[in-house]
Amino acid sequence: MEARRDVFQAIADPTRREIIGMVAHQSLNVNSLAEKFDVSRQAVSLHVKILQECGLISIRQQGRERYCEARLEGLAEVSQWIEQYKQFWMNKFDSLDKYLTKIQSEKNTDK
Amino acid sequence: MEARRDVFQAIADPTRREIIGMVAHQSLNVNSLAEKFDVSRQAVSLHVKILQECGLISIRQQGRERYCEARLEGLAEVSQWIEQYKQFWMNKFDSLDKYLTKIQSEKNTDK
DNA sequence: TTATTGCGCAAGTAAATGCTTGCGTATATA
DNA sequence: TATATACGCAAGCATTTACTTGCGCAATAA
Repeated sequence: MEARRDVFQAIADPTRREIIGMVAHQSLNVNSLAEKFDVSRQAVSLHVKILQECGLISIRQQGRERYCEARLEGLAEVSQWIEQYKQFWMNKFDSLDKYLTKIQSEKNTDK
Repeated sequence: MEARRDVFQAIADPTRREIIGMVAHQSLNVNSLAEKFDVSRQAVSLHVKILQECGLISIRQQGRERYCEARLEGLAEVSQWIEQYKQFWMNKFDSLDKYLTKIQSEKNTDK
């Protein structure tokens, strides 16, 4: 777990995506973050470290607590990569909206 | 290499992102795809399989050849996920364009 | 001052990843 | 028909990943 870490790698893990989602709304310290998951505090702590290392969150130390703040600009690289292809499928097939609506409704059905 | 495979996972690997990029422009069979990489044909073949399994490319069998065609709509899920946060950082900090330009120029400098 | 709480640092483990080599099998070509 | 080509399957292997448990330490609360 020590190699080169990029943003794509970081968001590949569902737990980390969840962490991003939670922190995007409000800063949270590691422990309260960990409470929301089934895994150990250590596991979450490690995810936080990874997210921090690739610039998706930053840590604000406050006393003995460490607050995680979202650094969503870090997603720009992914956004950019997707964007170049978005043009493609938006032209080729109908509108993006239609697609999003479609996969959204599919998600709802199998839940 | 057998577990649940999602799109986020699929695009986490740089080789697979490259494959997507190549196939986006024109359909290619597995071997000509493999020639462009340093790894073995088998390795590429496996990447292709993974991409196919998560719907990012489709295979058109033509005789003994298998042509890979991009299915970029498969990226919609990622696009959607990014999109929700894009609003955030576009409001918080300046424009997205600025950011993209910035990371672009940074990329160019260290090349 | 003494608990208690928040959290990082290992060390250890099972599973997943990425890749390779060897082999088998259709589909073309000589 | 014999041979070459395009590929998939499967086994084996080194890393990486995601976690866990145990320990230690600094900041806060009793």
